[in-house]
Amino acid sequence: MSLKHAILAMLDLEKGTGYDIVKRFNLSIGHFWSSSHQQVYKELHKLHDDGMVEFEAVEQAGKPDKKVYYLTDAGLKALKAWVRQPARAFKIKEPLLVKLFAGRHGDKDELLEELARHEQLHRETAEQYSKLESQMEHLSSRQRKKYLLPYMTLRLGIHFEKAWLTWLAEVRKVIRDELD
Amino acid sequence: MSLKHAILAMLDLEKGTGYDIVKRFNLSIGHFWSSSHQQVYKELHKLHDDGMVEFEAVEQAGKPDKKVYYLTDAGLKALKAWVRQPARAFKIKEPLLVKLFAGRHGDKDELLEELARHEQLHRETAEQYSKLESQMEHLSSRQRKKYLLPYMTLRLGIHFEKAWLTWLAEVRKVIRDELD
DNA sequence: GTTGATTATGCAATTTTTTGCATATATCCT
DNA sequence: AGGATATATGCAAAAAATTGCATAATCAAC
Repeated sequence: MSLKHAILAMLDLEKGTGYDIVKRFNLSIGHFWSSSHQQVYKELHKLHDDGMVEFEAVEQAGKPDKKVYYLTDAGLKALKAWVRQPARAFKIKEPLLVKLFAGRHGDKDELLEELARHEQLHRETAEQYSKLESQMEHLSSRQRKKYLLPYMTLRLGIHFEKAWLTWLAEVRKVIRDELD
Repeated sequence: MSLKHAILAMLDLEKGTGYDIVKRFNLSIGHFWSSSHQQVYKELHKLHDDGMVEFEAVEQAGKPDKKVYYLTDAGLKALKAWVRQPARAFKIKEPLLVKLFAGRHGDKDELLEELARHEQLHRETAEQYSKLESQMEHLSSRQRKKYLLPYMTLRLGIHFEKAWLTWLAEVRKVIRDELD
């Protein structure tokens, strides 16, 4: 029950279109909050119906028209109220881990291959995070203040990716050495 | 689309009731795959309809009757087929991180309190994991082999909890020092 | 003696998410 | 010329998940 709040939080930092929000999700919050563009658009309609967001339509030459959304007072109020509530438990769905539970039925090499694939993905993510982190350094002090807490979520991402990479090395070694 | 497979994987390791599965989820896979008892029961019915699992009804004095589920050949086959498919992207919903995105609207002390609460939870989880890990040492070598990969998922959990605790200390310090 | 936790299963309504489809233009690559 | 990628938005059907409710017996604690 809070894709809603994720969207409000994004618009609170910077107004934008549904398309923008999806892109920003993928670059930041998306690593802790997954969503699809269909969902985002649907939720934006709902938020608009509820008076939480407003938009101005912007005609564009060449590209499709867009709707630049921004928070209304009611939206900001709702966001503030939500921030004061204790956060609910997180939810996670990680198929790779489920697979390991049944991994003894798989082929050892196939398993190693898949782990290598994931290692690659996590390496790329870690790199992306590093780049984002260095971008933070170039912000004005005012901007840095605004993005201080969002930046901290990036820090968690960095810690997590390190954990993934450490673990992937560990599990690959175990599989090579101990699994027949 | 794979609570289904998570359940098959659990039953593959050890037969059990819906109630058992939920409990085992909470102790192991649950940290990478969240679910509720209602969902598990529903999915078990569906798996039964599809011939993936079978059960024997066990009458119990005092307690309600239970259904001990186990994999059928078709179920094991389906599990094996699924293991060979590449794992899909993980999904995560972590409200605390969304909250940080909007955190500048909250009260600093309230935020610190919430972070302290989460720190406590992660401390407890880390402790639980340590206990589970030391239990692994007492298994027979046969059992150890069977549980080798599930054990590795526990290892990831341990790495993650360490990452959480490191990060929580970091973010609390930043909030205390840099946020007004 | 009653309150709460544990064991054990489930239905129904609602909300959320996924999956598949659909449209339209511009640009870059081969 | 054809294909992929990016911009930009959305509907509809189906699947999955959540939330609330319901039952029922035992055991331990207070």
